[in-house]
Amino acid sequence: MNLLVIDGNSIANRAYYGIRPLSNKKGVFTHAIMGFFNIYFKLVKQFEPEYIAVAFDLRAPTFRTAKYAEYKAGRKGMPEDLAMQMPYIKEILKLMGVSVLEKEGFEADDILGTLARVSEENGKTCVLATGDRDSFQLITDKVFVNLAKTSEDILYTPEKIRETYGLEPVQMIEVKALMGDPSDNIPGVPGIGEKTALSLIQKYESIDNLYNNVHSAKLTDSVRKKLIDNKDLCYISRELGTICKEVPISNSINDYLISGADNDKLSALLTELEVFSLLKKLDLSAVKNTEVIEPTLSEMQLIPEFVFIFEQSEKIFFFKTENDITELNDDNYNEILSSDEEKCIFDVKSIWNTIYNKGVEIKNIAFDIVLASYLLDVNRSVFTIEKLCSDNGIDYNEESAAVSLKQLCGVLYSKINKENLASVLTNIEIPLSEVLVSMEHEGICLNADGVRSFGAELEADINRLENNIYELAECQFNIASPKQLGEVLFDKLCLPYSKKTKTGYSTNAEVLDFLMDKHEIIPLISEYRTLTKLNSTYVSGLLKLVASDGRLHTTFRQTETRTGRISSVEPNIQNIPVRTKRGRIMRSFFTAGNGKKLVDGDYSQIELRVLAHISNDEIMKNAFINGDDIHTITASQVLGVPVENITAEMRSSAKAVNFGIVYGIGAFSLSKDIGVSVAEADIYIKNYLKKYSSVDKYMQKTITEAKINGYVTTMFDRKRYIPEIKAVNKNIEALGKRMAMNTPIQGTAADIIKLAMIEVYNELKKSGLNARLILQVHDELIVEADEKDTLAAQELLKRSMENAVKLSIPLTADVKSGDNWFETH
DNA sequence: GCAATCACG
DNA sequence: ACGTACGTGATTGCT
Repeated sequence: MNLLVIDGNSIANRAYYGIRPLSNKKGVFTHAIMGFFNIYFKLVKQFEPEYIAVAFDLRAPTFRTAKYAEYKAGRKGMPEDLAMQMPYIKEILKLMGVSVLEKEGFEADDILGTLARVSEENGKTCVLATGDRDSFQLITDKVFVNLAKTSEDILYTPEKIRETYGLEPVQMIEVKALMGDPSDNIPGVPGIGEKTALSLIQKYESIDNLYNNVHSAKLTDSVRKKLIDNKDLCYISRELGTICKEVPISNSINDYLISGADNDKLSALLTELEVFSLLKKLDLSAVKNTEVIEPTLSEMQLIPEFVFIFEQSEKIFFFKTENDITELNDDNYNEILSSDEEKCIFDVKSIWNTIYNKGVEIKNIAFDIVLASYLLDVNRSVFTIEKLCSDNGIDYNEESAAVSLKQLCGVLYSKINKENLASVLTNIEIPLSEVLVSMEHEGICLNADGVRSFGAELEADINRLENNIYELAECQFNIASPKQLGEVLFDKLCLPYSKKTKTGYSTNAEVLDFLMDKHEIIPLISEYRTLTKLNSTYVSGLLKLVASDGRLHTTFRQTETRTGRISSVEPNIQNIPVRTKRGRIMRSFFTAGNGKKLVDGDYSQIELRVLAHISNDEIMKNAFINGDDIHTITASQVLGVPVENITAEMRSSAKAVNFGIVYGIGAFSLSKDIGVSVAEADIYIKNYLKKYSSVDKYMQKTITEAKINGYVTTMFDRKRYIPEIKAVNKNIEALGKRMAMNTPIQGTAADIIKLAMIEVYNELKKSGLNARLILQVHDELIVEADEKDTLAAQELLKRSMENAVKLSIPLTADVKSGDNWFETH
């Protein structure tokens, strides 16, 4: 047999009821998982298929519900302990490299129908494995149904159907139209059951023919009346009972080859579930020591012999034993901090800061309580010792703070190791802390005079705009107040309002854009917003923060974001304008110091490259390997137009789709973004996921993993818990899914640039060049270098960024130098 | 202190 | 039927 398609829900259901309940030590039920795979392997052995797909129902409503609201109404959900096992079944299949198919709006049966058609079109034979009879209508000379029964299975062929029902398989649709299906709440013709339905179709072939002859046919009066009275119900029932064969899934049979099994993860999962018979069937061995032990205080003895260092009111203290605490001074800083002893620090970044000017190095930083707490839960926002102790079950009081610190370290140390976070802590966050502090101290030069005169120009324009706006509005009001502005636009000028916020009319850029041609006041307001934003946030905001050395010294926050990025405050140098012409001028005031140049390296498409790498999508990878323009290639793939015929507009839409995919796209938002209908946007997305089918697979796999584990990870094992994904509220669950899809991508990119920063910092130090890393803007690094060292710094930066990690595709950085940040773009 | 808005990747 | 892309920070108005 060529293709085996399994109705996942139906088979899991059979398995669940066929085996007595089993569970692992943790109480996770496993009997449906076990039973499902017993059936799976039996089917594989029996039919020896080349291609395999497993289809599942989603809980979401289907196109049938839209036609007939009562469809499946009143049906009970699957039992809780079965529902719990479904994600594991899907995950195991995916890890085995088997295609798992589920499609919103469709049922598993529709996927079966679609694949049956695909198989037939390819001249292949196909077995549909299911536990119910609905798919009999799909049977042909090349499509068979293997019906799972409690004792033994029966293979239904066209002959078998004729023999059993005296009908052609496709006529089963007609039978169902008459008799209905109580389990799906398909009404049929009330009062007509299986017997009558079968005999009627045997005689009249179809309900069309039956109704054409309903008055002349030889029927009992009661049956005739039932038929005539319920003709509509009968036809609706036929529609509901007809399996759709056009589900938007891949029509290319080769996508259903088994490929890319992840045996390591598979062993780990199956070991955790304790389904050892399955491990054996897959010829895998159990992974040792997955038993989870909650760390206890008694484990503290197991941590290495740390020296503890913490800070209080800008004074640094250290201790080995809790009753021997010393305050560091200029005489012993060096001796203590650069000793070879392993150190556990409370907030290493702040310690680096405090000692920055003392020319002291901190050696052998083995652990940081704050960074560890962040990595253990990136959703945490408070990192005080009090809160950390109380969250980790440790008593805290000020007199014995050192005891608590040591206990805290013990508990966190075991957790970090257990949760596989030691590497990201040791190799990324701890070394990065030093780099960030150095960058903060270096700062960047701001041309304050330039900014001031730019501000004066802005103010003049703002004044003019204000007056024009008052004139057109025929009243004076605070344009910066959305409330007053809303009243003027929508109550006074009676412009059509499209959106409302909780507090009143919405007046944001999108709304203004929509109103742009409807009143001449709108473009003025729009420009007013742009200019006041520039003036208050950037001109006045930045001038307030220039230090006595004429430079801006931002603070980088290392424990702020959920994805692993760093953030920047006071000032935020990661959101300096660049997208508009006038805004971009701000960047010309960020300058290199006297006799120096700025060297700016920018990763090209880092997030899409990360996606290509982690999804292992050959088509996307090839685009990067060939050095193609990814947006053009995407346009060509999605629209089915040769590369040479791609217009700027097509490329720009494809770019939006690429971005959208990284964020876990929805058709609605994409349509808004690129100005096409929702239906059209939906087609773009569907085509995209069809062409980049491994991306689709990867996204689905990430979501199931997030559902099972409760978290997602990056390439370097950074972890983010996503409780939202288990929410009952559909919108919150959808948000959880998007976060699950986006975080590994954004987070891996963050890991990569952090590694690059560490590399650039160390290489610059070694090189002896007069050049320093000063800024990071997520995918961009800026070095300030002596003019004579510019070229060397440029080469060093490019090399370090491009070789920070090795991916299955090249990582490229564009490097430019100039006198200011405007010139480097 | 929150809501609305808008700047960035 | 309903809401609608990920991650940030700063400013302003207003309760």
